[in-house]
Amino acid sequence: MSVQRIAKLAGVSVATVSRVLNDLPSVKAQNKEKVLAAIAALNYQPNLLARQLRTARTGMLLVMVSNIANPFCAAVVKGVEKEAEKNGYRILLCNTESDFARSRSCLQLLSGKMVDGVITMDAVSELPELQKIIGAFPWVQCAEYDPESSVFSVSIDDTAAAEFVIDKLVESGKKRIALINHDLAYQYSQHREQGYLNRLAHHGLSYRTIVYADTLSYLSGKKAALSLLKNAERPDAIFAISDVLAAGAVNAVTESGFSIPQDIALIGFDGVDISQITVPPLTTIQQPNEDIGRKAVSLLLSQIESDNALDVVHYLLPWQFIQRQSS
Amino acid sequence: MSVQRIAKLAGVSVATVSRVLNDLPSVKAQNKEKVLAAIAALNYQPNLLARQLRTARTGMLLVMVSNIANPFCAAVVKGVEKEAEKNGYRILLCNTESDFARSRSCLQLLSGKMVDGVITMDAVSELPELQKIIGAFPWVQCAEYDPESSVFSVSIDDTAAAEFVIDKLVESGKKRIALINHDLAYQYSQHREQGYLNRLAHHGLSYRTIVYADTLSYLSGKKAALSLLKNAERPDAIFAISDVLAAGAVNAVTESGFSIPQDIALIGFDGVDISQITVPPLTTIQQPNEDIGRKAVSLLLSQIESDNALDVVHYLLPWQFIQRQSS
DNA sequence: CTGAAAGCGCTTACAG
DNA sequence: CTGAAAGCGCTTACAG
Repeated sequence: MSVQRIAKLAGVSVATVSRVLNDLPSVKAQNKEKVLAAIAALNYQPNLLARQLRTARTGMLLVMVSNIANPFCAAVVKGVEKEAEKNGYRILLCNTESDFARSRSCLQLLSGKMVDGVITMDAVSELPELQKIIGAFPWVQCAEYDPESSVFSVSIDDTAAAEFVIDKLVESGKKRIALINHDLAYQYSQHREQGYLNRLAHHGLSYRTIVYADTLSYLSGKKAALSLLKNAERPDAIFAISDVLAAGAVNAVTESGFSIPQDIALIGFDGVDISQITVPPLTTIQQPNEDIGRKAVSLLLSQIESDNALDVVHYLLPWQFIQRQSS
Repeated sequence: MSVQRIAKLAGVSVATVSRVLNDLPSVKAQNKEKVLAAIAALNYQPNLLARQLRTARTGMLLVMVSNIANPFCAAVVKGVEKEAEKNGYRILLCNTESDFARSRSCLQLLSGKMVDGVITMDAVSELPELQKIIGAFPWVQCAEYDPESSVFSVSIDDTAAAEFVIDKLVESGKKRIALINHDLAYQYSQHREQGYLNRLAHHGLSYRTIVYADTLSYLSGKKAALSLLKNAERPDAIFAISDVLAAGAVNAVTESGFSIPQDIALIGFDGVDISQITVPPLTTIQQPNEDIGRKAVSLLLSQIESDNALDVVHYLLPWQFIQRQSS
């Protein structure tokens, strides 16, 4: 099935068929009808490989996600999709599971010209490796930001948000504040930890206990919290750098017989749905999830549609503290 | 950048370059080296569009997910990815949000020859429409099954699982069992509701209250449960057809001052992580999430790699009842 | 073991 | 308004 067959059936040239396919105005109504009839009769579908090879334009954006099961990632992707759709682009999602071999394989879609650009959410520490593969292709990094990096990025000021959380906890009288963090390969993990440390120092608090969750999952959050509860000196507050970890921690704290927030206050990060239905609901930092995705797409499209290289920009979007009953 | 340039630089023909690229054995070692050197020197990356156009084979599978934020879907996708990777296929994820226009757009990748086959998780009621677009392309439907359908499928026996849940609830002395269901456009919703109704009738229970959640989200689950609690005759047990809905219900029941399971027992479905960290943890039906995904891929590959049309098969995988403290 | 040539299915100047 | 022809970047018989 090809334009050839349509052309033959409609009694016109392939050029005319192509014009109809692309809705160019210069086709006589009569011919257009004949072509349309032939297309319908044969249920013809254009071969995208051929079209995109010819036009060197795909209208597709690659989004590499380290874990689609992470609700924060899912929320960002939602924003990405909306903005892409608005601009006539399609989104291809690749789940990398933070696996470099997989990322490399995904990125062949970029170097192989099957997509016009890529949005990543990887750890900053991976960026140099990715850079080698991505080269000069249009690229925006989401929710992870390094001021020194030459990669466009959209994120929030994680340090400031974490500092705000600690201040709130201290304000409410808490003195032994523990941190459940994740992988320090991520810049955001470093920044949130930095915010935590900054304000402990500022308030002259000596208690300073950090535990690192293996993965960004409920169960890892639970496990991390349990290990915290076993400490000789128990915390009276826990700041978890993601709502998912915090939700796991709620389980650990409650099932261990402590009450939230009286015995142990709990604050999460991200502002995803789960934070609203833990018992009690979680105080958290609301990230502008969808806006991060939207902004990433618009940055990416500006790169794609510009002929010359643009100056790197790093967007920091506003965040919001949401007070609920867990603190 | 193309094989032409590599050929010129290496001093061989494009045919030889292509042979090196595809690792064919018939290339003299010396020439191979020259080509490899040229590839490295120019950082050449083959154009996948051209290659796939020529070979009519992409090594890519499309997976259409109605909602990537749904942990059950994410778990199935994980299985899909593993099996695909094992067989040298790449996965492209499309998030349809159950939107038909989006699905149609995604499926252009199939008809446009950019992927070799598709795995869907859509409502059975959508299948006839999808069928029109997908036609005879390799296709497997996941976690949603209609014995009459001519589409290959992998799922579980939802009716039997739901019946088992109701029996367990009755066994524990519950008499007013409510159901939180989702969209009846899904076959699994119908089957689970059928199982619920079957066993109420069997046990001669007249209480029969069903509420439909707007979406498969925590908040919808909470909302649905709250409406149940407002009923003149309150339920003493709630069966939610997904753990996500059940987790939302846990919040509603607890915050309304009832204890679980004494006042109201709660059972979910799916067996995703969240079921382990609600307070109390959820009794649920464990689906063979990853296996569903794996099996779907192997069915799909058998279609792709077979020359003639295969007879339709509908796989039903085993499920498991997991007793926890919510019932 | 290698190269010249054809062709995958499109789009796009170009000439009319 | 239309068609013949070139070409996007590959791979693959075919002949040597």
